[in-house]
Amino acid sequence: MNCLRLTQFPKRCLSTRFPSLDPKLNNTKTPFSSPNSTYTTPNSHTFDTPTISQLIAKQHWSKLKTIVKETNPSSLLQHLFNSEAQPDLILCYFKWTQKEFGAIHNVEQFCRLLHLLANAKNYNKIRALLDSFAKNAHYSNSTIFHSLSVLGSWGCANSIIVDMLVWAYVKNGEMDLALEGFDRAGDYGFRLSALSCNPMLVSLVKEGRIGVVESVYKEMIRRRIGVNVVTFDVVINGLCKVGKFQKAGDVVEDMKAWGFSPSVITYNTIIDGYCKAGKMFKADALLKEMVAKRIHPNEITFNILIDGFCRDENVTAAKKVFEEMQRQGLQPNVVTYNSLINGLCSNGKLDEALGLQDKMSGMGLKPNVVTYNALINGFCKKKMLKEAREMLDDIGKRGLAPNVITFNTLIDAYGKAGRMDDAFLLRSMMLDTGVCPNVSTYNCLIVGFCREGNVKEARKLAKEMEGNGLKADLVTYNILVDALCKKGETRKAVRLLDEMFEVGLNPSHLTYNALIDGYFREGNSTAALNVRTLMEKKGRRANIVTYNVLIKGFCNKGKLEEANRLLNEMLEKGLIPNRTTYDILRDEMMEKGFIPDIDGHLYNVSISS
DNA sequence: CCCATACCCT
Repeated sequence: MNCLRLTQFPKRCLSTRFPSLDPKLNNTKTPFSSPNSTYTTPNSHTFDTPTISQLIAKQHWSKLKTIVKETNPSSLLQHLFNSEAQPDLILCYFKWTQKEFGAIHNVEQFCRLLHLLANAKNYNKIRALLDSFAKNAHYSNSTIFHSLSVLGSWGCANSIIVDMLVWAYVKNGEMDLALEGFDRAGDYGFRLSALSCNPMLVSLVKEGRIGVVESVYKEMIRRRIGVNVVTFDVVINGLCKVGKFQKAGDVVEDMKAWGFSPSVITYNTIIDGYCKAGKMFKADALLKEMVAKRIHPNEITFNILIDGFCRDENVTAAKKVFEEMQRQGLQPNVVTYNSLINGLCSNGKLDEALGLQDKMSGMGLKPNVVTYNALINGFCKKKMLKEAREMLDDIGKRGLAPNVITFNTLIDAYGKAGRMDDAFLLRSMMLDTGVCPNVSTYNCLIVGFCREGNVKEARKLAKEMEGNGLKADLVTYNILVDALCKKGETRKAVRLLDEMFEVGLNPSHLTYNALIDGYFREGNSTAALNVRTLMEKKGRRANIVTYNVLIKGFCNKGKLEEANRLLNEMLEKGLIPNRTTYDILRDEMMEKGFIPDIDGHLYNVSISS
């Protein structure tokens, strides 16, 4: 394996600054030495270099075409290399042959061109070339890295090229290629920069691949890649998004150790994480901490808190935060109003939300499509489908465009009302409007069919969706698994579970809970318990719903001792029984004289909704 | 360059 390490990175380059990946900021000068010319023209054809250069420079493509026809595009390219033509001209010719002949040159030639451009400090051209390359990566990373290392180990050209290559992959959504490039850069000793690594981390967070984020981050530190505040903030964000607050705290310590202080952005990131995790108490504590440290909360901080309190169904607190931010001299923006409007709508206070919409207009803030979507959702929740539908037309009248969420909201509402025909009419409308259905659109329709008990049609839709290039997601599977289990076809649901593992989806509580419930309904408590074992094996701890399903299952089977044992188990694990737990136990146990067995627990636990 | 809002599964 060590044979891959052909290039030892020169020490003097360790401090070399990387040219910016932003084409507008290309100002860093880096010294390069010339790569050795080791190529020879592969055939004996002779070229008149000055003439050819002229033809390229003047873009006389038709004449050039006749010359190329006598040989082949790659030979002429090789000749240009050997005659040390201008890098720009070679690039020009290279692109032309790609366009004209669809010519794919050797990976060595490609890399040699990159090297020439790097020596000429023509970073914009390298970026552009790699960007178009990333759209259709016809060379593997392994051949590129190999060719680059063979070409020359002087200067930092390879590091810069590879940095830009990784950046190009990220920009084009080719995350696996980017990650492979990241790994190989380590193997070859090419030094990447935060300019490619930070965007890579951002994309990984967006894709929810937080485990990968963690390992890339650790590796960046290990390789001494020039990390900056953004690096830390992005990693903290990723960890908070999946509730790994302990680890996020560790990264905060890392950033301090590297001489960076947590900023308002860092605090906002963590506060938002706590808000989304339903831990408003923690969010509040952090707010106090940042104020104590004289880090001033900004409008984003307040927006985060408003949204958090609304999710916590505490609109009163949200409104207080809204007042407070104005007292602090911060102007609520569209997001502020939208968050509050959405909070009011989701908590059944539609009238107040509509009033706030007027108020924001009065403040000179234009409602945007998010505002309307929140209001449409509010109407839908109140079963006011007519008004919701009318608001869709309003969006257009306001010069705004409804988006996929607008349609999804309405489609789901029609589905919930049992009006699948109208739901499909809206789908046609969205297609006509040029709004592309996404997985959620299909999920709304699929769950609509499932409500009617029409799992066949639901599965047909799922197939159609895959035919349209959309992959079923966790929600899709959960809908289908649940529907099949409720239909008494748990075996089929289990097949879907297997499929989830095959496609790399991590089943959620909902998935397992539905299956456990399904097996109990079929009277197969052994299989139900096996599912529970499986879920724990896969790292999913039983939650309250899991226990409720298990307890209900055993109650229905008359195995009350077993149900009682599970109740105790859930209490031991610190899970607080909810209303459903209580209902199950009251119905099934109390009347059968089992009160003494559970009395001590049942009446001492707080019953949460 | 990094942090905030709207839809689908109980």
